[in-house]
Amino acid sequence: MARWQPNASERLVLAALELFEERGYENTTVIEIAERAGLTKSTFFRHFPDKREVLFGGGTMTGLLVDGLDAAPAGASPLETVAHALDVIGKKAFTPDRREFGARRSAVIAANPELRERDALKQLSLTASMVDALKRRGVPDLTARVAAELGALAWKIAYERWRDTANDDDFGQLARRILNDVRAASARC
Amino acid sequence: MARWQPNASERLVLAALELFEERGYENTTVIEIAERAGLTKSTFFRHFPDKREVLFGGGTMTGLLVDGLDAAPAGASPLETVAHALDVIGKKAFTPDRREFGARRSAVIAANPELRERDALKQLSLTASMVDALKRRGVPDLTARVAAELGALAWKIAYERWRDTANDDDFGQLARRILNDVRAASARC
DNA sequence: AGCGTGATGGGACTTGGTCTCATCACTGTA
DNA sequence: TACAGTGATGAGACCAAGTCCCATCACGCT
Repeated sequence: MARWQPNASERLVLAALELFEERGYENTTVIEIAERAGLTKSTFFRHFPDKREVLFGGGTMTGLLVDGLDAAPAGASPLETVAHALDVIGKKAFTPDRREFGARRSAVIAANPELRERDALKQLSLTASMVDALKRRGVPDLTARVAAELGALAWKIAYERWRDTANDDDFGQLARRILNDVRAASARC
Repeated sequence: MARWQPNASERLVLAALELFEERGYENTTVIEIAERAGLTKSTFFRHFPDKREVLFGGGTMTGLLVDGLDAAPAGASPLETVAHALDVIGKKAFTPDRREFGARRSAVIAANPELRERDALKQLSLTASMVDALKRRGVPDLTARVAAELGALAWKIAYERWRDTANDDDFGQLARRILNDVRAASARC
C-alpha cells in the first residue's frame, strides 16, 4: 500500500468542495478536508497557502491571459486584443469537462463572504495583469485601464453564462459576443 | 478619572494606523492595538468584526453613493448620474481634512495583501451597489454594469489623484474630469 | 544493501475571532 | 442620598487558522 497516493492537490480540492457543499465553508475545518483526502493539516498547508485558496489554486489563469494578450496580432485594437486572449483562455481552461466543477465551485463561493472576498482579489489582480500586458503593447495608460475593465466585465458575464448553460457553447465565441455587447453599451452611457 | 474615554472607535482606528505604519500590519496584534487605545481585545471586536475592518469602517460610503445616484436628475444619462453621485460623495466624504488620513491609510493597505484583499471586496461591493441603483432608475442591465465599472474606475483614479496631491482640488470636479476622460478612452477601445 | 531526496506526519505554538459572565460608569427616580 | 437599570467594558476560556520544526517514510539511484 503506497503511502503517497497521487494527485494530493486535486484530492484536497475535491474533498474541500464536497465538504463545503455539505456543511458550508465555515463549518468545515482544514483538518476535516485533509482527512477526507487521506492527508493531514500539515500537508494541506504545504499545497495551499490558506484555506480559501483551495478553491482558487492553479493560478494558471493569469499566465494564460497574459499569453493570450501578448500573442494577439500587432494591429489589433485594445478590445480585439482582449477578445483574442479570451479565446485562448476559453480553449485551454474552459473546456466542457470543467463546466460542472466550475458551477459547483461558483455556488460555494457565492455562499460565503470569505470566499467572495478572495474572488474579488483574484478579479482585481487579473484586471491589473491585463492593464500591464496592454501597456506593454503600447496602449496608453487610461485606454488600457478602460479596456481591461470592460474586458473583465465581459469575462465575468461570459463565465456566468458558460457555467449556467448546459449546451457546449465555446467560451471564446461567447466572450466575443458579449464583449461586442459591452462595447455597444459603453457607447450608450 | 473616567473609565470610558470618548470615541473608542476613532481611537482604535488611529492606534491601528500608527502601529501598522510602525511595524506593519502582520507584526501588529489586535491586543497591541487595543492597548494603545487604552482598551482590550474584547472591546476591539465589539467595534470591528475583524482586524482588517478597522481601516474600512464607517461603511457610510455605500450609503452616500446610493443617495447620490438616487438624487440625480431624472433625465441624466448613466454616466451623468454617476458623476452626480461622485459630486455628492466628494462634498461629504472627501473633505480636505481627511486627505492626510486617506493617504496614510492607502499606504498601509497597499503594503499588505490581506488589506488589499479587503479593499478589493469593498470596491466590488460598491460597484454592485451602483449597478443596483442604476437599474432602479430604469437603466438596462448591461448598460448599468458598464456604467458602474467605468464609474468605479473613474472613482479609483480620482481618489488616487486627490489623495496624492497637496492642492485642495474638489473631489467632485476631479472625478467629473476623469469620468470624461474615461468616456473618451472607452471610445478608443 | 546503502544513500539522498522529497513528500508526508506530528505536535507545539501564536494569533484571530467567538462566547459568556462579571464589572464598572452613567442615568433617572424616589 | 440611595438605589435600580442600562450600556460599554474587562477577563478569560475556547476553537480554528496558520507557522514552524523535526521525525518518518517512500522512492530512485548507485
